[in-house]
Amino acid sequence: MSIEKDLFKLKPIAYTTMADQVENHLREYIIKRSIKPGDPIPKETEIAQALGVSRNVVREALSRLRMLGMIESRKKRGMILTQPDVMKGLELIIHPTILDEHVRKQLFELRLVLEVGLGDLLFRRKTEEQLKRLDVIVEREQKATTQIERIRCEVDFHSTLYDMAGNETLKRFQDILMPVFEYVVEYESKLDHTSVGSVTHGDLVKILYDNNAEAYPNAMRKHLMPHLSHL
Amino acid sequence: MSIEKDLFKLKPIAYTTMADQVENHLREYIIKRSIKPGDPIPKETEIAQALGVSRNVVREALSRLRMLGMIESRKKRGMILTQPDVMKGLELIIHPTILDEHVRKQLFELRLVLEVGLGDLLFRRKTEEQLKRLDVIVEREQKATTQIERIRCEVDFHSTLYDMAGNETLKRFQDILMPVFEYVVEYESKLDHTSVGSVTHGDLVKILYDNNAEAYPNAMRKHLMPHLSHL
DNA sequence: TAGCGGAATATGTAATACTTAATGGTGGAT
DNA sequence: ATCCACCATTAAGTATTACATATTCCGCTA
Repeated sequence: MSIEKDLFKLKPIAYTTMADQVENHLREYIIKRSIKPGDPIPKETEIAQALGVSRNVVREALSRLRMLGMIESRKKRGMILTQPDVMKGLELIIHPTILDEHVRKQLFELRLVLEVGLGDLLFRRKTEEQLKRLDVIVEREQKATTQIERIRCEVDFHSTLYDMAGNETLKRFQDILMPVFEYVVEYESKLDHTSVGSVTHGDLVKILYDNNAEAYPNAMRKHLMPHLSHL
Repeated sequence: MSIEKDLFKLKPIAYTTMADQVENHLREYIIKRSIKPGDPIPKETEIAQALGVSRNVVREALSRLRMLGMIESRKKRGMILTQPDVMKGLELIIHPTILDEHVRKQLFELRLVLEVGLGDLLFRRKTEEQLKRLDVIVEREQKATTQIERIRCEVDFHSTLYDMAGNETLKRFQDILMPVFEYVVEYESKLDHTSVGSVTHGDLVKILYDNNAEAYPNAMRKHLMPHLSHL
């Protein structure tokens, strides 16, 4: 008796609603028919009738896909499949205050990993104009008098690096995660925010100018060492 | 007249529905009241009445949040906030066949960046048991006779690295993106899949055994060079 | 022929009723 | 007095209907 109760205790969590099932059906439908962005999908009423559920349920499922940018709908034209923004889902969930400490730290680690590995994209895609932008930021940083200004330069510098990598998806990833990072940095900055690692932003820029792809990863590692040593 | 038409031509795209607005209201509500996982949120009918919309609309909004794992609902207990899986949103969107070539390549670049930068997490968290797992894979790879077996070893090796990094979010990220990678690899493998870079898996394992954190990034860069040179 | 206007269509919103499941309390039996 | 069974209540899930809104198409008129 108590064994049975144990067995079924966690069952209700996996309970799926009609809307869940319709959502899955629609995903399958899209994939199996290899429907492409721009192609129309069936009308709400048609779907409802085909699956034997109320239009209401169908609308819940469609509403979800619409939120993710997978479909768009116009009043009479019906609905069409759209090329979704792959990072849209992340954007919808990530908000610093609802993420617990543990996850925030993991995302921050992710950032460190990205920046160390960013080199090869940078060396292949950097432009003169972007290098000069970095120069300006470094100069601004040296003249900075307030802590706030220095932090702003820090953010600008690393954001510019992501720009230079020439990968829109990566850039978007970074933009979404940024607020979380600031949250973590604030927490860490009590210790050693001014004393960034022994490698300065200026050193990094020089390496970029010199096309020294070998030197980049370890230079960035040293630059981020204050953070890395906290792992 | 035609100027006016021009001005409003793109307006309808940004058109927001009631469900969109309710969704945003709920997000705000959660954030402003700093509601934590486990805390209850108002009943559907209460929300509908408070915002002056039909319960139908409210349900669409709630359905979205539920899909993202932000809330859970039971028949009578009402709904509670839950700690969402940050990568859930990604998982829902990412399917190789609906992503266009351009985005797939960007995601593959992201993978290369991650693996090069992974070193510091590995050196801080690797265990003896995991290193031995790598040994086994390398050995299996050397004995492999078929191309399929070699590819399987390749995947296992790199997956194990993500395991060793000890970052659940990063691991999940990798697991979600894997199918996309396979898609890209298939496309690239016509050229030089067998001839992975001059640095072998065995070399990488040795570096891990030696605790040589300085050598790791550039070793991985060389290992991935066949892919990197395609950028 | 141009443009005006109405019919048709498909999504968006509202309202109502019913189903289902979980909770809580009441009352009866031992 | 305790325990169990049953019913009432509550809130989410589903269904149905009706209407609003916007867009397309077509035909009519000037």
